[in-house]
Amino acid sequence: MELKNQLIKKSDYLWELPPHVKKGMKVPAQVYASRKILEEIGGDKSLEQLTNVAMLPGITKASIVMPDVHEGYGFPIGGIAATSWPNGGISPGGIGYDINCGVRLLTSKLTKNDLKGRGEELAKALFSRIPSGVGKGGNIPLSEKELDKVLTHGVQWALKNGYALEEDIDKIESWGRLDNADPGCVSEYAKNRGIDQLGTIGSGNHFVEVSYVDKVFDHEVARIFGLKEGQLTVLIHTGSRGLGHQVASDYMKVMIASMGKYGISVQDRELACVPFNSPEGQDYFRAMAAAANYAWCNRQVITWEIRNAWKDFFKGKDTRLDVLYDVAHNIAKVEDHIVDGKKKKLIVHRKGSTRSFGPGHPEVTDCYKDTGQPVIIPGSMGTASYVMAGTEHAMEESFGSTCHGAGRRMSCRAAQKAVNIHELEKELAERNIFVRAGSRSGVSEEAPIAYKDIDEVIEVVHQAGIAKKVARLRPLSVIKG
DNA sequence: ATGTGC
Repeated sequence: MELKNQLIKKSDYLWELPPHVKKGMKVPAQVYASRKILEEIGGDKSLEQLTNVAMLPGITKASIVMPDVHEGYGFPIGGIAATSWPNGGISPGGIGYDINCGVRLLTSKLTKNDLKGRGEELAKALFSRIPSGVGKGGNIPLSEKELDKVLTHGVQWALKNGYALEEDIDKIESWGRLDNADPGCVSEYAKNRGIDQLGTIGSGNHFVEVSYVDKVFDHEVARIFGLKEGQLTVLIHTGSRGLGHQVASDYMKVMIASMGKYGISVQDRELACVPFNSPEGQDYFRAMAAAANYAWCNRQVITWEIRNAWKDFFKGKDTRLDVLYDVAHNIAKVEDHIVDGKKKKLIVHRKGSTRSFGPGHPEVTDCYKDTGQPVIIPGSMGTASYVMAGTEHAMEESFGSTCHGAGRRMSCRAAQKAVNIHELEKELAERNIFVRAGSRSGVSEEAPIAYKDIDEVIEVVHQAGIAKKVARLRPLSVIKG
């Protein structure tokens, strides 16, 4: 029987495959979805991948996917796998190729009216300042020694070198720095790919988008987040570029070659893992942390580029841009969670899943201690994005995690075939959305029809209580690779 | 995602 037909309803928004549906599953496989979202799930390998993850060494409580789930390398994208510390598995496939891919939202002092009729001009101005595209280098020349400092110190490096404001640091997940990072675990090849890419967007679904607050759902939380209807905001979506990609590739090979000696066999080579506390596991974790630090620095340098462009573009106005928050959605972290009533240290893999820590959590910065952390969910190109807040319920149910975006429903190839680029551009322009991109084929791959309905995805996680809606953003000017 | 893969 097809896996999808064996899903058991736990609630209106949570479904489960019990461990007996497939030999080798150690824990249940859970899917956060509405009936509508469920209709679009399972046309790819994502459910099979979800059950494979439930077989991982040390997997705890459940293998979980969010409503934005789709097929990925080994592990589904939109998933969480928590393994027991210190000897549960760590797997590069559970984090993904783009280590610390994530989003940052900047809030402005300006409104939609300040931009009136100049959306296209702003897209051009930002496009000329922020390098984008596959393999594209940037404007920040680094020596090998400086790159090692970026990898070790993360956003602290940016602060020291004039790319960050002191107050930015507090508004970044993990304060923009994982302290177990070790550049010595990152290959020379990976460093070469990253040495000239700091401050660049890349391609694929990465973008910089000027948007405005279209609707506030929770006025009290929005006030603390500094969000008001009509306000202009800037959303940055990018990761660790070629450097993180190479770290992932390097260690996937290491894991495949060495898992046998730890007696680990997996359903699919793409799930290759080793014990977290093995030498290979520790080397990967240190290299992953270094790549994560690079990604936070990358979003920080892009913030600096945007602040400069903003000052020039809106001359004579209040051009201040504050960081609301910066979240990682492809990362593994060692965290404490309550499992079966007991506190447990876990290795939490989030692959296309956003941390959603609730009020009062020690890892949430003081200014958000009453609201829970800001959770920023980008929609597909031309559709809404959401600001949400983390919840206590997420801590209890989903290892403090929620969704990360709309989630693909069409492959890039299928989207290329289905989308007429001229019509798409016309449609967006009619809605006053201006896209400036280096590659037209890249734009068709990111067309809204290639993605699920973001409003439905958000409704699922809101109703399930693993993040709550604060505000909705609508795009105006989009910069892509 | 990616100095893209069919």
